[in-house]
Amino acid sequence: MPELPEVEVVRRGLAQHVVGRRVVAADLSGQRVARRHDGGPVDLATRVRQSEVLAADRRGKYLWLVLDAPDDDPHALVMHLGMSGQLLVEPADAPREKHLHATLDFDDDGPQLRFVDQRTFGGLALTPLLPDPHQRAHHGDADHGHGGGPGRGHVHGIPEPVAHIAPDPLEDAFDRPRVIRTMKSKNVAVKRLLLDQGVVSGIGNIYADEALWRAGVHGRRPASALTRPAIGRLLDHAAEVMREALAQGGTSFDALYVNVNGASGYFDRSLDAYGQTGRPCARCGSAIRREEFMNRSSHFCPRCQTVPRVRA
DNA sequence: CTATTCACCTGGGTGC
DNA sequence: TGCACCCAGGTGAATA
Repeated sequence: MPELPEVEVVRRGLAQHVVGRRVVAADLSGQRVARRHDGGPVDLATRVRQSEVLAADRRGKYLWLVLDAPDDDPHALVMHLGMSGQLLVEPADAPREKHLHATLDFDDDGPQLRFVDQRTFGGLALTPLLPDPHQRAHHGDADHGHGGGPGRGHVHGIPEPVAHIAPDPLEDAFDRPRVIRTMKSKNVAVKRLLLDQGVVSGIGNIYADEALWRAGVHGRRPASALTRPAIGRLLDHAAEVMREALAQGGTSFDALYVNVNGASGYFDRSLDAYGQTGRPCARCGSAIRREEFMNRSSHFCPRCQTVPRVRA
């Protein structure tokens, strides 16, 4: 369940159903689900036992549980959903999903946490927490409430594998002027930069297309050819469309994208560009077009988003 | 260095 | 019903 709103929906589910509980057992099947974990699945399963879940945190599309191990500093159980990962909170005797790759059991005999992933691009890793390289001096209140929701900061730090990921537009650490400067300096298609998690995180193919449509900018436009205010507006549209999607529980076209209780969001009804090929543009009525871009699809209105003459 | 492409997977939909 | 082919919310390792 990929982009920021969908991942945040999952994070909230974990905050509600998993934070505060103690792990008694982990079960990882196969090598692949823990391929990003240094010690492999056995080491991961061993080391999470007896840990208490202190928080569920997120940056962009990366999600992690802060685990307080008995004789160690807190570590992060990083969970990336890839293209098709799901985290489900279910009774231990619920039928096993076909692509179930990991389970966590807790000492309260409550429901277990399951990681299900059809395409196996996602995975789990237990890693140290580092100081946030993007932490900014925060203004005003000392609210350090954990949970890591938007605007609360990452009080436990950032997992090692997330250190290279830029802040997303819904967190305090997001440095709008800096992102605008970075984008303006690149002679690269602006959609490529929206999708570059090292520039701004959380945006994927759906919300990039939606933000570009709202801004009236074609994704193939070189970022350097846009004015700074235009780049700023584009980023604002990205933040806004993701906030709106979050309020609807995220976007899902099928049962692959669900919250921890298995329910789908319904922002797909509000999409103006993504997946709308051939349908009339909500602003001008022109047929939405689809074109190939970076080995995937881009959807845009040929009238509202004029195509640059020169390829970027 | 930076910029692009490609491999990693399974399954659903479509057209012959 | 079968089968080949295209498509899918992502990432980072391998290339140019």
